[in-house]
Order: sequence, then C-alpha cells, then structure tokens
Amino acid sequence: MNANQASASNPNGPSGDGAAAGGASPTFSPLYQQIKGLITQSLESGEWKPGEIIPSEVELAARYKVSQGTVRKAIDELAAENLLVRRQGKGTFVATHNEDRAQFRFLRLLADDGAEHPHISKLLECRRLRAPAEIARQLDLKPADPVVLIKRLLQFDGVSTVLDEIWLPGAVFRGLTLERLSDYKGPLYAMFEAEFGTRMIRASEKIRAVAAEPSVAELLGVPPGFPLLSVERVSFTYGDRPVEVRRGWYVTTGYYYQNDLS
Amino acid sequence: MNANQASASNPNGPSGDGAAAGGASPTFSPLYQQIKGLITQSLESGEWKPGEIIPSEVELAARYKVSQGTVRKAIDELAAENLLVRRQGKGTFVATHNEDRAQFRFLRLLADDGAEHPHISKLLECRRLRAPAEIARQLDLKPADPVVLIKRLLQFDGVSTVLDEIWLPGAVFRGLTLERLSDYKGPLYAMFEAEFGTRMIRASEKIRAVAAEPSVAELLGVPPGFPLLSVERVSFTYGDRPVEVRRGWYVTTGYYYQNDLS
DNA sequence: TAGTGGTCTAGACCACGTG
DNA sequence: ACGTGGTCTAGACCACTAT
Repeated sequence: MNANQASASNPNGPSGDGAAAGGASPTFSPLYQQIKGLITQSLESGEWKPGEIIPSEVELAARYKVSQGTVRKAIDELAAENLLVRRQGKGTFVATHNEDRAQFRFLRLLADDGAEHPHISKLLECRRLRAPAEIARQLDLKPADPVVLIKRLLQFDGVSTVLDEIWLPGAVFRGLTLERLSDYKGPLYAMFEAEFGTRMIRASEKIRAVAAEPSVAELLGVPPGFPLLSVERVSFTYGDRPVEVRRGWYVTTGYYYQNDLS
Repeated sequence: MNANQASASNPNGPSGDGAAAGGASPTFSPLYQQIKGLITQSLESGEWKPGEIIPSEVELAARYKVSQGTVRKAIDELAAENLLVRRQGKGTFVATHNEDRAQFRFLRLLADDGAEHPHISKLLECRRLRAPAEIARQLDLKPADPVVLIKRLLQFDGVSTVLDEIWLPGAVFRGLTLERLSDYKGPLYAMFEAEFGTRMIRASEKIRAVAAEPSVAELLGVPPGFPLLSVERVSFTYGDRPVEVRRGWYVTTGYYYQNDLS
C-alpha cells in the first residue's frame, strides 16, 4: 500500500480496486475505504475475535503504511456500524452480542411504562430439515438444502409474550442441537458468534398485525384470532450474506415494540 | 471564540459551557461540539432556512475562528443527524422534508413486493380543542392548553390503509385550518417547516397489534376486531422539544412496516 | 509514567459541479 | 478556471486508563 496519495504517484487507490479495468466509470475508492475493507477482512477471518482488542491506531497505520488519521476514519465508520467499539484510554475492541445492551438492538420490546424487562427463553424444539422454498430463497440456499429450525417461547415476567421460529443454514450451524442450546447461557446471537463464528451484523424486519392462528394462539396463551405483531426478520453477517430467517409473533399487551426514526 | 486550543491558552472550551462552575465534573466539551451548537442555533433561528445553502466550510471556519477541519467535524455530525445535507462540488444545504425520499424516513410502509407505492391523503377533519391530559403530557403542555387535532386517511392504490390522528400544540400551529391543509401540496412535515417554521428532527414510535375499534374499522373499511398495527409517535424538533403526537392505525394487508436494525 | 483514543491545526491535493 | 466538499498527511496536545 503506497504512502502518498497526495504527492505525485497515486491518482487512484493504492491497492487493487476489486475488478476488471476498462472503460467503465472510474470507481474511485478512497484509501480509508480500502483500509476499512482490510480491517473487515481481519474481523471476518477471525484474526481478531469478538470481545478482543485490536491493534492500536498507530500500529495499524504502520501495518497499512498510511497515516493514523486514515485508519482513524476507517475505524470511525466501523464503530458507527457497530462492528467495533472504541474505549478511550483502553483501545478498540471487536463488538460482541454478549455484553452491554447489544441485546436491545435486536429485541426492542419494552413494558408499557417504558422499562426494559428481563425475559427467559423456553426452547420448544430444534430440528434439522430441508429448506422450504421461501426460506431457501431468503437464506440464498438451494431449495431442499439442509436447514435448522428452532422454535422457542420468550416469557416476560412469567408471561408468554414472543413465539419465534428461527431458520438457520444447516451447513453453517453444523452440530447445533437442542441440548447445546439449552446449555448455553446468554443471548442466542452471542452463542452463534462464539460457537459458530457467525456474527449478526444487521437485520431487516417486516412488521405486520395479524390474527393469531390456533396453534400459535395456544402456545402464547391467547384466544385464536387475537391480534399479534408479526415480525419477519432476515439477519445478515459480513458481506451482507443472509444467515438467519426469524418469524416472530409478539403479544403486545403490556408491552410494545419501540422504534426510533432518526 | 479563541483560536488555539492546542497551543497554550485553552485548557477547556472557548465559549461558555452552559452552567454553574464549581466542584462537579469538569464537563469537558470539544470545540467542534460547540461549533455544532452554534450552527444548530443558526438553523433554529431561521438564519438558514430549509432547502437553502449554508456558508462554505472555509467561511464558517473564519467566522468561528477555528480550522476548517473543526467545522468539518461539526457539519459531519449534523449531516449524520439529517439536519444538513452535503453535496460535493455544490455546498452544504439545510435538510428539508420536501425533496428526496425524506418521506420514507417517517412512513415506512412498503407493498408486499417491497416496492414503495405512492399514496394520497384524505383529510377528515381539523379541529381546535383543549388538550386531553395524556396528550398534554406528551406534548409537554399544561392540561387544557389549546391543541389542533387533524384526522386523515391515507390511501395506497385507492385502498384506505392508514388512519391518523395528529395532535399539535395550538400555540405553535396558530392559523392552521382544514382549508390550508387541503391547499398545500406535498408532505405534512414539509408544510409544517415551510409555514410554521417547525421542523421535525426525530421521532419515537410505540408499535402494537390491536383489534380495530368499530369507528376505526368503518373508516378503514375492515370488519371490527380486524388486526391493525397501532403506531403511536411523538415527534421532536430542535432541542428535543415534542411538537407532535400521532396515533396511527395501519391495515397491513398487502403492505408492511419496514424496519432496519443496524 | 506510558499507552490509548480524542481533538485541533495547517497545508496539500483530488473529485465534483459550475461557469 | 474556480469554488465546493472530500481525502490524506504530519505533528501537537488533551483526556482517560492502566501500571
């Protein structure tokens, strides 16, 4: 990686820009974006694992042969995307789903008074089967590829509130069993990143109001036809690869889904 | 605003930091945060109006007697908060609800196929009354203070999909009538910022699934008891002052509420 | 005392949009 | 050709955390 983009040599990026040369648009890519890519690679490859500290800005600047300011900007963006966490005086760390309130990021259910209540998870089943067409499409698999299906119930203050159906690609989550799930303490996503090296980066949800189907209603302890929040989530890992489909039904009596538009 | 924080003179902020001196925490506030505050003041005071261009970075640096990099960082954050919009080669502009897809930011309803459909607004009524206790609380008003209540229906592809009850502080929205509402073309928030100088910065929503009340059901053309998405929004303007309470009921058949966790 | 991230500056050059 | 934002550098100093 050349040093001086500013002096004379460097009309475009130092490192390869990814693809075919030719007459298309110049595809200018700033240095810090390329550094960002290199750091992301190290995260993805597991060189730095969740919770661990990464090299200091000065070290990274030396390693990539750029100024500290440039790696700084790269890290800034990765921190804004919740991939890294900066701690003044200590260092920069790989984000994890274990600690902080990283949990609320993915389950934004609050009690009517605005408080965040704890919940417990009741595992109902964990099966391996062939992907239904729709799930395969969403997970970017071939139809009938192996998948894992987890069903669970979340109880808030002892009341069944959320029923989840979680679909995972079987190839990635090899060896995932109900027993291993029950043994693990902490959030599901923390287990996924610790035991399967798969970290959920972002998710996209489709939210609807639906009438409870009889089977769902029974598990949630509400009458059939009861209005439920239907939350269909697709979660993505590095490279925007989908690695989870989650279908949830929320009883929003006494609790609500909190969303901030900003 | 003193120049050199870096040299000798300036152990803490140049301008006043807001409050009482004394033994409490030093309340260190970086220069760029103070610049951010000054820029926000100019936005709030209307010195630069929505859609207008603001002075260039170099000009602002001269005006505040700081380096360009410092105003740059201030503007960066304001742009991230959607208060300003940067356009390379042209300048920096005050954000507005008129253009772009600033609309989707506040009405994230998509068709099942993921497409963003246009909608038309049917105004049902616009009344002035005394604030109910709950509304007064949310708008930070005294009970029985004057408020404006707007009811409207949004139709997607000719189908009634959203019923909104919009509560506004009467003191701010003086002279708002059904006629003025009907005359205005474009999004409601665009009208608010253009005609009443009140710009919505961020909003907080509580989402639930509810059974349609008879009166609501009739307006939306669904049977009573039909599952609806209930969206209760409080919108805030500069200084995090609440200036709108909006209660919406969404029919999520053929459409869904899109939310991204990132 | 030493190391980390955080702030601030000054100056150079690049990419973009106008004349 | 010029002005705007965007990138990159180099160096100084500040604030926080650990030892």
